[in-house]
Amino acid sequence: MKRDDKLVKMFRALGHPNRFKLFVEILDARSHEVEDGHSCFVHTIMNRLKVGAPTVSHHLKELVNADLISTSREGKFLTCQVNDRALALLQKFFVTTQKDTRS
Amino acid sequence: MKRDDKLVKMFRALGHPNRFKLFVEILDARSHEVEDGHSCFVHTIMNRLKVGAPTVSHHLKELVNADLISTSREGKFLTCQVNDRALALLQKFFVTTQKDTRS
DNA sequence: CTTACGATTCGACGATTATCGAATTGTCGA
DNA sequence: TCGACAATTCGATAATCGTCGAATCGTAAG
Repeated sequence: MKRDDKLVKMFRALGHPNRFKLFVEILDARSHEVEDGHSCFVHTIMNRLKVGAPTVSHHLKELVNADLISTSREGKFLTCQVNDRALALLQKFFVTTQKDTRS
Repeated sequence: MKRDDKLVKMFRALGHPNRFKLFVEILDARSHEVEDGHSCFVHTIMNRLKVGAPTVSHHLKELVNADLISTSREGKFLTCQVNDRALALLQKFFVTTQKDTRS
């Protein structure tokens, strides 16, 4: 797939309030990598975002499909990790996009 | 408006192939700031993107609404400029989002 | 094996969106 | 003032999307 298409897909995925929050949660989870019991998802987030489990599942799938995150089953639960390569792509887009500052 | 809402709006706006292309065109136009006759829009882009004028107009409005660009009339034509502040916000989001690289 | 529970799939429904053609507005030049 | 042309608005239509409840699947614990 072409780079631009990837970017568009990512933007589309992030362009919805709930998915964006979802993504930020997963991002943040990376910091406190404490694994304190269960930073494990869907159900946890379901309450936080006030949407049903099917909806969370659906949104997660979109994020995965946009290649922004990946998931892995851990027993009954599901854990999510941000995809660093995707993040790098986004960063690069906005950095190389920067205005020519020699004026 | 809250920062996250702004971001979501921007992402939403960029999350559509035609709008994304539109945005990139406007970005690129900034480089060859030649003003060679008319890098002036809607009609020019209409042909390039294979969508009608109303559609281009609509998409431009969305980009403006997301605060990604601004427009100004120049005679019969319309010119567009990227909003550097918006760009900065996006850049910042992805940069501060960067993984803690001391591992 | 059965129960409990987290996650996913399915089907449906309302809301939003992308696009278009037609009509309208705005601006310049004849 | 009129004609040409760029852009916008309006109304309609088809497509996509977000959400839910119900049913199902997967896994762990009893």
